[in-house]
Amino acid sequence: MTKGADTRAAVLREALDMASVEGFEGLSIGELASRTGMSKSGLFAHFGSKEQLQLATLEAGVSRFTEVVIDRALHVQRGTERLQVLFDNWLEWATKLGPPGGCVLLAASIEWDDKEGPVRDYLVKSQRDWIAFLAGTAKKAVGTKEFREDLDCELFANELNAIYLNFHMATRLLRDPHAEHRARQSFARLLEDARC
Amino acid sequence: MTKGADTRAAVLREALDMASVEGFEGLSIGELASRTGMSKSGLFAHFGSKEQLQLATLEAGVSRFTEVVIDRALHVQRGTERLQVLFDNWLEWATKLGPPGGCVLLAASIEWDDKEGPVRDYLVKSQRDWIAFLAGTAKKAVGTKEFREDLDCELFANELNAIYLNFHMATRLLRDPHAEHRARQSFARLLEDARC
DNA sequence: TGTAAATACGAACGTTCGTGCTATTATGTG
DNA sequence: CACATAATAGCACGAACGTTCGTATTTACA
Repeated sequence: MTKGADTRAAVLREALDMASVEGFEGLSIGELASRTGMSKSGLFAHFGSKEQLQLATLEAGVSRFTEVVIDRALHVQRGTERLQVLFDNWLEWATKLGPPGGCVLLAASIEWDDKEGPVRDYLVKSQRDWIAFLAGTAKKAVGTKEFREDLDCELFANELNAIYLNFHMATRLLRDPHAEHRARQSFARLLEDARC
Repeated sequence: MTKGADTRAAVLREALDMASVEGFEGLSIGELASRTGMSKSGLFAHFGSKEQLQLATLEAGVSRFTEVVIDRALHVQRGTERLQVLFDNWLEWATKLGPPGGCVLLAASIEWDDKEGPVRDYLVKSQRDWIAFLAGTAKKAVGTKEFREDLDCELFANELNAIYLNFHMATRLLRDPHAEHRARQSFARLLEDARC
């Protein structure tokens, strides 16, 4: 049966947009049903519980993040060049190519940092994987002698994440017109420090 | 006339703890009433609307942030030394000395980056002030020749904020035992770059 | 101490919340 | 075409939501 999967996907597309603006707790089933033109119970049957809906929505977010940020960077060679493309994609994800309300991964991170459950578990795993992926990419640049031998790749990945988080806050909350420029300056400084 | 202010303060103390865990939208009046041993309507009368309660709670958060992070740093001389104390206090705010659920300013920043209203306005002003205060402190260090003449103090302040945001995520969501150590490494690197 | 104002309470409002059931419609397969 | 099953709708539920209102109680000041 492909019909169920189709509507499920359509619901999740809408759920992702909604969660990015209203948060995952504000992701209400009634509102989501009316936005997708479905009945509350019909929509509900696809997920079985609100928590499962939240989990599926987060999974959809991670999947789209992977498409937008990672997949579009795999065509360039590993190392510095790929890091640059990853960073560019990441910034675009937060402003243009991602859900309208900003980074859902970030929203989920704040909402679940004090709550237990499967959603949190999945989220933690996703974020760890992403940081590890960044660290691994840095490691590749060490291998090609682009980065210095003694670079702490874990630290590098965390500092890259730090730049992103500040960019998200500066551009979305503060609406600072210099946010992107400063993020790129920080990134350049980070690269330079890793090189010499 | 002091009775009302007392209970209001007591309610806000509890509201701050609750908001740090449940978020500002999850800050429900009924639950807050039962936690403080009051009636829903009695508590409600102090604020007039949920939005005003959220605003008052956020103001209480900013006030406590100022006490914990800023006031405890004003006794040391301006410049690098004060920056170090500010940073130490800031990390402690996120883990020990602040509300139990983590930084309420950060939680509010995510919740309101797509919603308009007085709460958002106040939040944006608070965050801008804080970043400006950090930039100003860096400027002082430039004045005392501790930092180099051509330092971009705005960028410095943003990178400091970046380190904090990543630390918050690493320690609270990921529960990374190395989070603090890495945050201090990043901070040291930031200081060194500003010095030479 | 008397009195007006401040403060708190209890009950109820209409809505929305998530979640069950049961029936009906749509779909893919033999 | 018939049949089995998946998919959706309808309806109802108890609970919680923010908010209002009228009333009782407590407080502060003359």
